Amino acid sequence: MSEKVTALQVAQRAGVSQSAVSRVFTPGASVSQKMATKVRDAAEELGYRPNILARAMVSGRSRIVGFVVAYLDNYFYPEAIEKLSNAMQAEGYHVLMFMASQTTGNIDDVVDEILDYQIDGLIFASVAMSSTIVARCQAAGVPMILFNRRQDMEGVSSITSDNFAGGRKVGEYLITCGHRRIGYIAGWEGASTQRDREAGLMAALTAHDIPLFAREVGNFRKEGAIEATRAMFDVPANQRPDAVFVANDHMAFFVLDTLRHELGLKVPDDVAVVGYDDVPPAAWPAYDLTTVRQRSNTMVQETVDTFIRQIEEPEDFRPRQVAIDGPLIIRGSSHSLPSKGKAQTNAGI
Amino acid sequence: MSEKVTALQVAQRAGVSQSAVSRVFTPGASVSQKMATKVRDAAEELGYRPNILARAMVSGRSRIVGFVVAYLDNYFYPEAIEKLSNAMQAEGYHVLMFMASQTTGNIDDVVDEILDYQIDGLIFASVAMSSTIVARCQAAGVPMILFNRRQDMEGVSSITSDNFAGGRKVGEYLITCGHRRIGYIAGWEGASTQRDREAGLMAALTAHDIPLFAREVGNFRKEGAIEATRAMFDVPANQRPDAVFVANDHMAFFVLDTLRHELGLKVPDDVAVVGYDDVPPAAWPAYDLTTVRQRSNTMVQETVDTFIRQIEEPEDFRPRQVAIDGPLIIRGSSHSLPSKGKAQTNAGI
DNA sequence: ATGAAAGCGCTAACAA
DNA sequence: TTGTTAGCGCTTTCAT
Repeated sequence: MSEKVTALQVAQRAGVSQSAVSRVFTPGASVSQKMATKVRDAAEELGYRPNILARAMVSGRSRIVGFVVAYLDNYFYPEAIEKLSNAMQAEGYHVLMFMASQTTGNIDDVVDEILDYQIDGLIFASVAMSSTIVARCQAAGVPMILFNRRQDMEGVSSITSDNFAGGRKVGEYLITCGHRRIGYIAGWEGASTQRDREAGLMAALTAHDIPLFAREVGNFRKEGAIEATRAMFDVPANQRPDAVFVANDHMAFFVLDTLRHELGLKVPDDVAVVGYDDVPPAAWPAYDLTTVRQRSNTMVQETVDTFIRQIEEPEDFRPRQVAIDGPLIIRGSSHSLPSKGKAQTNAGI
Repeated sequence: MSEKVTALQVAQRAGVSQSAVSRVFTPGASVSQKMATKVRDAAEELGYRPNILARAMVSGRSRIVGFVVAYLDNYFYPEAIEKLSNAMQAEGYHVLMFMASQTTGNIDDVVDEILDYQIDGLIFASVAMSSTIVARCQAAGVPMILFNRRQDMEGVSSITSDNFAGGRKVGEYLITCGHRRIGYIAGWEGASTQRDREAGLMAALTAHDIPLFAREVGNFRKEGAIEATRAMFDVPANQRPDAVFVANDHMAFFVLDTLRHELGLKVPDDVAVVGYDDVPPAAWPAYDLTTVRQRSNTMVQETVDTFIRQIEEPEDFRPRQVAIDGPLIIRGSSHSLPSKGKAQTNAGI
């Protein structure tokens, strides 16, 4: 009933000192069994719970981690947030969310706001870092982790899928299927995911002496994807790619829709489509999209591990760059392997 | 560079008292122009920013609001979270996220954890409240708001779309289109959204003396939706509904996929499908789903308003039950109005 | 308008 | 093992 129950009140009721109460609620402190029960009983009766903020002030650890995220319309992130939040909760931390979306002007300002909360760590999901941010966080002694982005900066860890390997897998696969006119629809070129995926694709093509047949930029956005598709496919049939790798699933859905419903092309017979991420709708029958899976469970686990390690042993911690391999999931938007007699429609270079 | 810059250090550098620094950073405090610039300069040079946690301790306001959410696989929520987070940031608050998903056992425990952070308010998105929770929050003096759920409980505000009106609109619309064999696939029956939408549909049917032709429960889940669809449509053609209202879009996508790809039915010619929410994929050509729009912008704005009002004037605040009207968005999964010559395929009761 | 002093609820030495 | 004593960084009377 009372507005706020303090440790002092519990102490008085139990007839002990306030520090005794503190110790009982501090895992691994030295308290006798008797003391523990006495205090816990009193706490129970009063409905006492420790004030995390007060604890944070004196201990220097708030058990809050900041999470900065930009594109919630890419359905990879809701899933990631959910898993990350759960994993953090399991470790006794909680996630303070910060949107760095279009409306919010400057990310640097957002970071300043976050740091005001004395957070224990900061996770950036698909957000570009500036050296200002890094400097600020380092000055504040706050560990930084890039989630689903890689950036070569001093002292910053990053967790991604192995985008280069993934891109190469797609390239090898399309080539094995018999495709020789392969197009690529790029994401935002400032993103490492985009660059690495494209580099992987190019590595595969180069290894087989096949040139990239067409390229457009979709910037990871709906409108960008639609326009890129028109630019690439609204041309005479003999100038069209027979396969297209789209830098992520979110764009690939709009590519598929535009190909089928606007341009009247058949997938995969006229053109095979491959995405990247394996977000849930990729498995929905309406899309049935071949794609490279990002293992979000593993990525989240590595993120949490990295964070915890850095918190527990700040001294001998070295920033890590983790790239997690993910499988190619072959579905109906492309031909199945082995590729005997596939992709003839537009084949024959 | 220094680990932590305090108000005291700024005060010393500016040659003023610590309280002066505090006042300069407190909007609406009385400080001379001269003092303000002097302090701000010193703060700037030192890179000082007020510690929100310390402020929270003494002021009793943390400027953190808790957000408890369960189903992130329903794409209504990512959007809502993004907007809510942005709106709260604009008001100087930040969102501490708590997943109450399958893995997390008890919601009551989650709420206890949240309260430990001395949050200023608690928003529940599609989470069932218990009287225990309400009691705890009230004891702690924490305002509660139900987002997208309605529940008759003392002292709890709720913000929803007008689900009853929405359900009725769907009913009226389907009847006007000429449908007389209308089925309903229900969500989780513990949810007010489910109950209200169904009640609205029934009100429309009853007004026209049309019985509900079929009913299954999908529990707002993928598997539930698929099984409900089979149960309702994997029967002789003359026992099939000619239209089905699905309690939300998330399920409707699986209903559509199952109808088309598994059962080989044509939408809307064999059966019209209507959903609820108007999440982004509903507008994607592959689904093109007729649905009732939930105005998430308005819902978020009402949520923030309600929260702010209760914070600022706790005395004369009365919990509000807000239901926001949303339009029926007619797309290709159903027939367009006026209904001349539509729905003949299975029509004629 | 400004400064001094008290204290928010807790943890962390230090004694006992 | 337990109690005593200082603060953590800030806001807030109360004087001036």
